[in-house]
Amino acid sequence: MKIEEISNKLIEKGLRVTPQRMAILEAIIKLNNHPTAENIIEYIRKNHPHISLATVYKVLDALVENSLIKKVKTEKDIMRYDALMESHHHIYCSDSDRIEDYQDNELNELLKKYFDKKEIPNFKIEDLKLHIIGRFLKTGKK
Amino acid sequence: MKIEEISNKLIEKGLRVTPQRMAILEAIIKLNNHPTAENIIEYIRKNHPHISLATVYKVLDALVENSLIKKVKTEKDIMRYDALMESHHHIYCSDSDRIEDYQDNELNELLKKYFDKKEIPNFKIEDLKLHIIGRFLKTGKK
DNA sequence: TATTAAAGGAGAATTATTCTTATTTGAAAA
DNA sequence: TTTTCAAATAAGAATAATTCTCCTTTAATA
Repeated sequence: MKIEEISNKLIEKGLRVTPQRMAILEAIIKLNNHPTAENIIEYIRKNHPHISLATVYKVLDALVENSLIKKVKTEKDIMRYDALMESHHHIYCSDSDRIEDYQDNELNELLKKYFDKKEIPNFKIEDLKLHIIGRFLKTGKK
Repeated sequence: MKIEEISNKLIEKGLRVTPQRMAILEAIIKLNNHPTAENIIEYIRKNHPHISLATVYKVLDALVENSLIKKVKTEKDIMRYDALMESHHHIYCSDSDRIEDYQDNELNELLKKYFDKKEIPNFKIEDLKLHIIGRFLKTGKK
């Protein structure tokens, strides 16, 4: 992801391009592990040692408001963020805080077809997100 | 749900039966709307005006530890709790905090069959929970 | 280059939750 | 039934994540 692609995302949404916003959006994309605000700050401080905590939270809110990132649902009272905006699923590790994206068009089709047939009364579905909960098997790598 | 059924749940898990635990577990079951700690306190204070906030949190932790209730994943930094322990799905309203249970064995079968066939490399699935996100249509009720 | 609404910084405030310590109590044992 | 004591509760302080306030700085337009 080139620097210009990131600023274009902001411009497309009518958001001012600032170094802080660039750094935060870039951090979430680069980290690619559904980071917390603290993870993001830690990453950014390498190049922006003076960025304020309040700014990070305000920028995150602005990015969520403008659909450039999404909040990730967790069982912890700490918010995490995801820069992948296409509809996708999440793999949750049940003995760590690891969350992985899971993209699977065959599954999307299966679910879409299922709920086209079997409607939920008085409810309009906007998105279907499967939470796949379990354990990663040890394999030497991550 | 009779009072004795609730105390039996505690006894089965080897937990002491106390009025506070009874009240809290009963509240979550009766409220049946994935309540927050605050919702629970508010409900309980009608009959137990002196229950302590710290007790509520400690009891909730104990109930989660002992698999009598589950934490519910949300995008807010406030925890919610669910007394339905069978594997099931959740309907999330996108313009309110309403969360409904969705039980559907046909869907469970479909998903189970799908992931029996299509494994996720180096991952052992323990539970599959679909988040159905959308809007409830106005119908006069609720 | 000047203008100004929007954005950022710093630290205080808030909110949900956890911790600490003294007191009380459920339930097993006598 | 009474005693015993580990476990549970109450009350309030402490903590952690997040939000707010207010003042300063800056990006983007004129």
